[in-house]
Amino acid sequence: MGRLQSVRKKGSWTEEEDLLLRKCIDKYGEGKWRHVPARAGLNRCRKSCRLRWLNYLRPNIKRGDFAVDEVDLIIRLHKLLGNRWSLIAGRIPGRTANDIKNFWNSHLSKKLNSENSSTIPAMKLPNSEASCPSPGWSMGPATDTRVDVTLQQAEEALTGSGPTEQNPVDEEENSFWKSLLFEVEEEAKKSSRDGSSDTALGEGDSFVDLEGLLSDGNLWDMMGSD
DNA sequence: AAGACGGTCAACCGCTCCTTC
DNA sequence: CGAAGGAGCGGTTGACCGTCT
Repeated sequence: MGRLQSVRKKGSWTEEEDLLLRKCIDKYGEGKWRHVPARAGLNRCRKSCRLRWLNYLRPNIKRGDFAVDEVDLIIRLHKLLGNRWSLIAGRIPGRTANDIKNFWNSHLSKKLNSENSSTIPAMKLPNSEASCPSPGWSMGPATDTRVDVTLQQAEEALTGSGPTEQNPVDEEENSFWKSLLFEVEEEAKKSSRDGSSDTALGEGDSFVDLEGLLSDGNLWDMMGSD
């Protein structure tokens, strides 16, 4: 049914295609991905164009190895957010969700998995399905790091009322986590207002041991790094 | 030297969420 | 308010490359 005409190119991008896409974005700006293939003169689907731009062509993309502090951040953020790569990427300048996901899958998940069983205490799962109402969270792996800490409790931990003296967190880092928590909480509030959402972290939802996260100085021990 | 194997990474696919009408 | 279309996300796949046997 005229299928041949609409067949889209797949596979690796050529330099020429990159150039066309870049020119198009320069001219029309990001967004409206539906129009991008036609505007750029590319025989690619909008998803492919978007992905290529976001992951490789966008300015300020960092390539190459992850720095020590980036890895540290990724581990902590993953502990906090789970597999929400786009949120994690949003906190790490120059890195894309795809990059981080790949890095996690190929480097960190294995290391952490092998170390977790011996060094990380078993995480406490919510008491019932009711305390974890959103399928979005159940999407996470069986090793999901959710525990019984509410957002409010998490905030207490962040504001210093929690027992974090074991490994105090400095001001700068603290404010980083605060702002992150704020974003997550805003999202949760918005979702709970709507009544239901896959990714809702409703009040009372339990998902992460923030105290542990903040005081976790053993990440690199865990990683077995040197 | 060559084949097997494992790791990495770019890209695709399918699903869900969001926005518009 | 519901339906349809668009946009974004995470999981998965497959090709490529380096290392091992």
